[in-house]
Amino acid sequence: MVTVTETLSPDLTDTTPAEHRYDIADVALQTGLTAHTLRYYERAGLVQSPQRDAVGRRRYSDADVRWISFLTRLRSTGMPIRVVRQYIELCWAGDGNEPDRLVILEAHRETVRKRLEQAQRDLEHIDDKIDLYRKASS
Amino acid sequence: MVTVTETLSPDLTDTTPAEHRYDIADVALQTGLTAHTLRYYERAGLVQSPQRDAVGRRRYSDADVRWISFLTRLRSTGMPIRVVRQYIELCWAGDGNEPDRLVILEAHRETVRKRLEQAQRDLEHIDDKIDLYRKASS
DNA sequence: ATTTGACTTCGAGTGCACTCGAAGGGGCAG
DNA sequence: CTGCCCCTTCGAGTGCACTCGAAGTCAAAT
Repeated sequence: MVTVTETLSPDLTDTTPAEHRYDIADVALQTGLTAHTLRYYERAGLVQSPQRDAVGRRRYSDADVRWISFLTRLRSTGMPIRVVRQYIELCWAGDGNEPDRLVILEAHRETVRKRLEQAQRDLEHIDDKIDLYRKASS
Repeated sequence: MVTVTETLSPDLTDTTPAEHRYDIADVALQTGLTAHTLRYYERAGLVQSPQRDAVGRRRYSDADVRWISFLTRLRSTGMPIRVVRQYIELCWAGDGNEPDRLVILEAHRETVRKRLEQAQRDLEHIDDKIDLYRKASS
């Protein structure tokens, strides 16, 4: 269930937008992961533990969701969980290590770029084979 | 060790090239697989059992090697072993089922094409993040 | 009051694709 | 004859990333 946290501030001039919070089912829906996987990622140190509500349920912030979305892009481009963990640990460590984070992201970019190029070449060979079959049957 | 089988034919006008045969180490080298993996593929029904020499060692033909090369392209583009097996079983079944083979290859091509497109999009997001870090540090 | 359903933790199980080790044999260099 | 290396088969182990089930809690709906 999506909720909007009530502001307890008596300051009626407060124009900061109310903070959205999402429960695990929302986040699962938004990210295409399962609740099981989200908990697994948290255990594995890939996702910051979100805030909990009064009864202990996870309440994900927008920032949490944005990170999870980015994380799924890293994962779906093949970054191993262990490397994602290194990266997020740098993020948690605070400012000053941005060059280190950059090294990880750029190394990953190169890996992915090379993999894509190889996959294109492989695909061409598969296309050639398909053409052979097509020609043979015509 | 690469070998060239001696022709036993007395026909001196035979101009067909001598048939190359490769042992498992050659094929491993050529394909980037290990001997262990080649045997595993054979057990798993992904590779036709090659001929054996007098002491029972595998002697791969050029055609064997070509298939293994194609197979590695299918594998490295993510075709599951079970699907490769379906495909090669159609090949073994002889002529007449080419349309079925084509269905498998074309379905795979589409899968790969979609995956590549998604990966491109994911990569763009990673690039964006890299740009953010670069701008922040300049 | 009871049922329903979503949530929790913990830990075990699954699926895929290798990957490796053990145990033993063949043949050749020194 | 003795290493030595590569070969063989069989079967177990590994690594990764989930994936699921059990057992229990809690709160809202009926």
